[in-house]
Amino acid sequence: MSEARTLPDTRERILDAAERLFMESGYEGTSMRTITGDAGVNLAAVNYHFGSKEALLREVFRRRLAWLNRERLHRLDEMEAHAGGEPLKPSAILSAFFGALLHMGTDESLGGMTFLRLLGRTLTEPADFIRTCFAGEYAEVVDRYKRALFRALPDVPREEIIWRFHLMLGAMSYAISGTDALQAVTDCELDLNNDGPQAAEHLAARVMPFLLGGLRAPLPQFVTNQEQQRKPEPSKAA
Amino acid sequence: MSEARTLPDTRERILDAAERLFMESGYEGTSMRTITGDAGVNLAAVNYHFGSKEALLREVFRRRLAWLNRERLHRLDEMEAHAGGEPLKPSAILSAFFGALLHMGTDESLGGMTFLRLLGRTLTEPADFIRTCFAGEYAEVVDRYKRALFRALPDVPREEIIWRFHLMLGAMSYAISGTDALQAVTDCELDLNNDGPQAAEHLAARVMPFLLGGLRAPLPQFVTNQEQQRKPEPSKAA
DNA sequence: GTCTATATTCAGATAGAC
DNA sequence: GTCTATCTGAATATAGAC
Repeated sequence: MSEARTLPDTRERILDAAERLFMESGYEGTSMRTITGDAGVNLAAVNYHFGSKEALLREVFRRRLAWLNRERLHRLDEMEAHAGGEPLKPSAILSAFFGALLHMGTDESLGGMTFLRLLGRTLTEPADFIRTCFAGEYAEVVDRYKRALFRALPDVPREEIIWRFHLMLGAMSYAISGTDALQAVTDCELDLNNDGPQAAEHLAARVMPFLLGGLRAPLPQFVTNQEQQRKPEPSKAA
Repeated sequence: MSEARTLPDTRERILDAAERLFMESGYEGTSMRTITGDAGVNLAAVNYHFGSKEALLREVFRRRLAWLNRERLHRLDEMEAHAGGEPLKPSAILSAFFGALLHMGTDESLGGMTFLRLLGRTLTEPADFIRTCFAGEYAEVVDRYKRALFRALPDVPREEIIWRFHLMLGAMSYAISGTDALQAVTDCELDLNNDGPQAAEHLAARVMPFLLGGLRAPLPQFVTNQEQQRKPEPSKAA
């Protein structure tokens, strides 16, 4: 108790400030002066603790993704242990993969909505090193979930499953990025921009059914047929 | 014929170079020196022709979005004229909205895949002015398509339709952005990164069924019930 | 570990000759 | 319209005192 209050140390204050500022303004749009000013530390501290701005960005992600991917593997292990060799349900696979992600939004110690939004913006980040420097962190997780989906959907071509995995990632990325591209013309207020722990739960209720619907959609070559089976109305013009 | 070859004028060469470079490196990551160097024009030409870097970005988008949104309105007008007051089919609405977008990828004079990728990266762009400065250009189109979807899906709450509109935009944005987030762990090569006119057609075949499946997915509160109706197997653990 | 001061490079923008 | 030359500010990074 030699110190009355225990401030987070310099290193973590820098990481917290960088996480928030990278989310708000992007990597190129955030200067190290802004980061250190916001964190209340000296400008030179970034290079002392991390070596460079690029290394700082890597650490911002690494400290969150380590937990996320461990959690994802853990959830998949649990499910497969209980399934006793049977294929998992697609909905359960998605719940584990995206549920672990959305859980981060409810827990400030895991980054909360701030990190979730930052992550949502990285998928389409122009700078290559930002998208690719975590390939190693993701490799095992994606491979395991990919194979779980292959087993869950044995009649769907594997290439199609990969595509839909991509598309689910894209939809989820946009959802957690918190931007509202239709804001100007949307009457009803969406809770996209809400903060707080319940934001992630709202997101799950909205997004998960959409993803599952997309994953299970009829295959390209059968779209027209099944379309007409569901609505057997006489063919209209074009 | 006083000039043997007719090079594009300075203004358009700047726009073409900026379009490509903004796509590759982002707005903050692209300097005006790089743009003018790439276009083979003088550095001062950007400020002479456009006034500022920000105004240049606006013009890069404006010249493409003008066509896109006119085309989208035209397609909707045609469909509604042929429907004779009846609601349109959801699949037709999506085909018009996203088909107009994907058509740009097949036509170099409309920007081709370069503009499509640039556009795919703007939805989650950190800089506010990039996402918001076209709200006016989009307003009418989004309002018209939104109302068409409301009529096409009268039993779905309007807020849910807006949400799924967002999610479709997110999935499509990622698809046209051309990034392959799963590249490191994907065995099969996707044609995400292919250029050329046929890339957009591949995209349509892959993405449209997914979007339609998501749009028509069971509503959140009914997910569990319909889930069990489709697969009436005895309840497993959890 | 933290600070001041500074080196070095590069950014967007502009004045003024042609 | 196009060019050279330059202004002004800000960026990352580091050297060296404390």
